[in-house]
Amino acid sequence: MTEPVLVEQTFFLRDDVVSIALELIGKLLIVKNQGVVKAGIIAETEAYAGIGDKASHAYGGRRTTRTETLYRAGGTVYVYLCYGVHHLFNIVTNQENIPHAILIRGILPVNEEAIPENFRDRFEAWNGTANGPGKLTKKLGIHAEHNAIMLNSGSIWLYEFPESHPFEIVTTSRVGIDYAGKDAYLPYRFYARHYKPAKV
DNA sequence: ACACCGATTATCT
DNA sequence: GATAATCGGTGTA
Repeated sequence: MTEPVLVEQTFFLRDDVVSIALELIGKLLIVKNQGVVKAGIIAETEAYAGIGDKASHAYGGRRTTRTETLYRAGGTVYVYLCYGVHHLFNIVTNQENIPHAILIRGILPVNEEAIPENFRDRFEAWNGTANGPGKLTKKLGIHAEHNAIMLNSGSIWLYEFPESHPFEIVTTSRVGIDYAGKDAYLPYRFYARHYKPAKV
């Protein structure tokens, strides 16, 4: 296993949110809370394609206190409370004022040897599964205060494994967005074939 | 295996 | 006042 390298902001400034969502599968997410480090491999994602996407919070160019984060530059973290119960973690993509984002829906456990050396000291492994957007934020300790922070700036990092060979990917429509009309059928959801999502 | 349901609250109308 | 990018539990099969 080679040492993971940081994913640069330029990756998130690209305008193709759907392919970025696919490319996020297999990348390494690291969260540090009060010195404690938790991590996971991204295994399931969904793209939300901005003002033209009925499933997006920014559909129609809606700008509110909550959606303001979506209009930030690619690489910004968007966390919001869903059903009054779960915090959901997204990564904003594209240039400032273009509210694209990717919902991270599932992660796989990762062992200490796979994460960068400087995080191993206070690494805490977790077990079980985190196949659901609300479950993974709980596992990693992602919360409302992470909203609007920048990736790789001291709390949440994204790494990739340069020499890893890509996971086999399954593409489906998105989950839980029946209100989005025909956009509910768009093939904007991706997951690793060897990962078992809560919903197929 | 699948259907239904209650929890719980910030956000939006 | 209604809604929501979910989850875990309960019930039926």
